[in-house]
Amino acid sequence: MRKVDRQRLLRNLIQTHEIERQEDFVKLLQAEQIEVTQATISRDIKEMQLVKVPNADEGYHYSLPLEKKLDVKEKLRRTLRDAYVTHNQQDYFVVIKAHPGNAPAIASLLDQLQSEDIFGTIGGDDTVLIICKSEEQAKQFRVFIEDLLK
Amino acid sequence: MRKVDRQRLLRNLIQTHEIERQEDFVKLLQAEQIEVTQATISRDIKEMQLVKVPNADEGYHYSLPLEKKLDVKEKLRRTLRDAYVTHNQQDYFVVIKAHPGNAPAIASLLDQLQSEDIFGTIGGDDTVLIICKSEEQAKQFRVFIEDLLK
DNA sequence: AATGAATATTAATTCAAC
DNA sequence: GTTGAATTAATATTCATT
Repeated sequence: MRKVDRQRLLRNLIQTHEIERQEDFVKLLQAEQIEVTQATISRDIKEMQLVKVPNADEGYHYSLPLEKKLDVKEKLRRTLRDAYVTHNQQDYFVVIKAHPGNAPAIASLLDQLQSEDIFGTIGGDDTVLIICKSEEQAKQFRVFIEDLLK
Repeated sequence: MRKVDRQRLLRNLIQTHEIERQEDFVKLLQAEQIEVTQATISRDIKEMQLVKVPNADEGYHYSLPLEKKLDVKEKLRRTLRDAYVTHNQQDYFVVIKAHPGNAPAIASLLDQLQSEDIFGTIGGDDTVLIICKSEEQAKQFRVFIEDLLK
């Protein structure tokens, strides 16, 4: 497997798994029959400018580079600007209504943001349900969305 | 010195110095007559959610947490929206003209962004001169500003 | 150029002390 | 709760190989 392909895979893994250590990457790749060592992962991480971010509560996780995240936020803003209808928060939940067909894109962008506030998202065709980690974090996330719309 | 004060100091140091290792923090604090060990810095970094970012070229540097950077970009957007007059790029340089008195705030926000494109900024009263690391990066930065204004 | 094995370096944690 | 000293764990790099 070529380096570019492996790195693309890393980019996916980071979205779908909580990666705490470089060895986690090694093991996940092993599960896909790809044999690499920690040394290679370290080089990939440097090249891709991935960062190990301390979690708010405990532990660490690897994350996309800053620049990429800024881009994601920018995309989210534009998508919302074009497709936003309404939003609402209740308890742990925030619901965003959008024009038909736009919810999946919004859900995907929210996932890519890897927000500390978000536990998970579920998207329909014109609605995204965002499940937050706490009511407090749901509030914070709602404010985040409102700021984005300003 | 209390922990909160030390952490505030760390936040400053990160802006004004290229911090490559936790030991760099230790040494910089030593220079201020503050004696701490690497263990304490490691705990601070975790608590403040600082991250070690691989540089585009070589080495690493510690950086503000993602969330904070997103906030900075947001502030920059609003400041520009309110105070922006014109901008221009030539060679390595980008010049942003703003309403009188607003340039220092813009320069400060740009510094906080710790953009890989920016070598340094000089601010007057209504003008910020951004010195980029290359003409290519100056272009990129110009696009970044234009996107922000959209 | 890309990689692994071994190693050096850096960072996180444990454990004791305060 | 906070910290340092010592230790362990994790990560980066060196050196050799392909």
